[in-house]
Amino acid sequence: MKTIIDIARAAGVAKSTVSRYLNGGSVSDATREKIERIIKQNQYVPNTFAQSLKAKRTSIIGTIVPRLDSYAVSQTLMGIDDELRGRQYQLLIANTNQDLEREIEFIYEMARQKVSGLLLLAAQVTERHLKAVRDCKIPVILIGQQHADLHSVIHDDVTAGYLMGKHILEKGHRHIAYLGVTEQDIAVGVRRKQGFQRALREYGNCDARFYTSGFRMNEAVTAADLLFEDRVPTVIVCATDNIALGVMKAASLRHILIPSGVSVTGFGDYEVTEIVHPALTTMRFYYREAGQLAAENIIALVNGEEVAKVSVSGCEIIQRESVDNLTGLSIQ
Amino acid sequence: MKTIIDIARAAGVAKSTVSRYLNGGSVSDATREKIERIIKQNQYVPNTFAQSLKAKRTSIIGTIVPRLDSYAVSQTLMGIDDELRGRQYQLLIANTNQDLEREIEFIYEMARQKVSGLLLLAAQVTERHLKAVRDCKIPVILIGQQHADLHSVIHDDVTAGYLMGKHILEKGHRHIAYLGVTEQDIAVGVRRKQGFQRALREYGNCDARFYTSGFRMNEAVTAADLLFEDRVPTVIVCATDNIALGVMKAASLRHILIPSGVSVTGFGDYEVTEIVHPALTTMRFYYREAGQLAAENIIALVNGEEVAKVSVSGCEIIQRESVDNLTGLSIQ
DNA sequence: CTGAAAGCGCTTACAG
DNA sequence: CTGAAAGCGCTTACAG
Repeated sequence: MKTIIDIARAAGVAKSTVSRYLNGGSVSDATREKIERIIKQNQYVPNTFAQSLKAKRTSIIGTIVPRLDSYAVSQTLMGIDDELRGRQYQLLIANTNQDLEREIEFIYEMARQKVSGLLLLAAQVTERHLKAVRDCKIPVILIGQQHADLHSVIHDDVTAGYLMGKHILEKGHRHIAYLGVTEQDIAVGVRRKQGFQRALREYGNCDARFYTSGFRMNEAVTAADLLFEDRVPTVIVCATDNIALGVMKAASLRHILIPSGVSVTGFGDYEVTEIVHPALTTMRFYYREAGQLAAENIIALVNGEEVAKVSVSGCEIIQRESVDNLTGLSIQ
Repeated sequence: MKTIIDIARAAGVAKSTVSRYLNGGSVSDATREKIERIIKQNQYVPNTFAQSLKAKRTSIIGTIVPRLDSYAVSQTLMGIDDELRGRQYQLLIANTNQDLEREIEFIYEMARQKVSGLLLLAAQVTERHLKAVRDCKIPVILIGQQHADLHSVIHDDVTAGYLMGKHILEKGHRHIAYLGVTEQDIAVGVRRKQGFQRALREYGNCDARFYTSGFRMNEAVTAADLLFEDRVPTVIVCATDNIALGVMKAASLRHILIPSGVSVTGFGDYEVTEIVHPALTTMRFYYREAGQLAAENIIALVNGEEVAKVSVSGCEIIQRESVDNLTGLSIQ
């Protein structure tokens, strides 16, 4: 392994000059060319540890995720990776496995590793999160959730909920079930529902009941069973695709046809939703793009640039086959 | 931030003594206790960069994956993470996005970062992979694939194929389609099929045709269409769950019922396979456990211990509803 | 068991 | 624009 000394020697300059070249300082054209050539010849790559030891910073962006086995997470991660790679930053992923304790730990751990910035995919932001972020003095961007004290990139959950509500109402549904998640999750549990309720209010005169499920498919199957015991509505609007898939399973177990027996919708546009039968009407979010945007923003923050407190990523309804048209009008 | 000097001073010893304590060298009980206390008091954490700069190694295990949005990958990653965390190692994930070029780059890149060991989830191992591994002189474990020159943790694909073949044959199927993948992928494309063919040979007298698909669901839909054009068999054995889901979609598009019109099986036991209707008969692999095992083995290798050249992780058939019983015998 | 010293490969003021 | 020197926070022989 060559060191900066080898390069300096071969180029006939001091190592500080090589260092200056490496870091974009002012170097005469002649020396620049010489150093450039020698570096290429020797395939010299600076030692990251030595760099970080002196400079006390790295070109690593840390990303803390709650789980790896989620479509939204993996898409977001890929978006982040795309953008970071193009900008010569490295991505360090830490998985908390839904453990809030580890989330906090990782913030400190990443700070210790001198990551330049932190991307946080957290379901909730507690006071301890905020303290950790303050303690570490690292730029942070929250993805998918929002908090007054932090920068964030969020999905437009309110609009998403609203559009979905409007959609099923326009299809003539009035006996409605909304199968949501805990309100601890502001984005999915609160905002998505808020938008949905706004649509209900606009239309008025709806019979809507609200239920709660866990995020996992099998939890949704159970939740759907309870819901069906209560009554079978004409439509079940599910807060996520996973939940919608669970509902579809529960329905098929009871021999309730979709959409003729009950319509079902999801949020997320996971890959399978197109494959299941009937194909699921759902809301597409731009996870990958949101990831890219977050990466862009964190780099800007790292460089001391101004960044909007909250960036909103859009959504788009994907109409497929799981919603029945109850208006009596044939569709086109 | 406290440094080793601060600790040494506070403890009234030399920093080399503190370092020795930190690295498990011999220290008298008295000094040990004193140092321990001071470290705790000051919440001292050694600077990783300084450590790595001198020691020229880290406690990082690099893992190179082809993609993030795959059940098998994310499960494996979680297994690796589990094990590594328990052993005080850190996991660094690099995603190649199916780009072979980046796979090679990352091997060098990780070496540059002085990871102690490398876990490789590659679909194929080329000469350039081997060269990179040799160049870097890092212990490597291949996951999911096998190669004479490398240590590996693999799934028992031959047995899996065999058991699946046996299963459908015992259910009375004789008009068989096998929808596989490219033979470039030794594990899935070759071994899984080999096992399957062995089962066919044992039974003899089967009409089996072999087709090929890509790994993605929509590619499988297309492949299934071609297959159906050819003829509709009594069963389609798909090399992966994703492919099976694509086949199910294609069948439902043609109004072919499953399993009465055609039976379908997969491999992998992805979470959705239990949720789709009908629930898919598939082969469960122990991705998470394989990940743990690989992590265990790489640590052993790093520590210079002996490790079996190849460790085999098991499989188990999961019988659900997608295979029709053609024997005329009622089940149980 | 313990300490003084050298050195890992860089970067960063400071002179010139 | 360029170089000499100090120093980042550790570890590692080497003496004692």
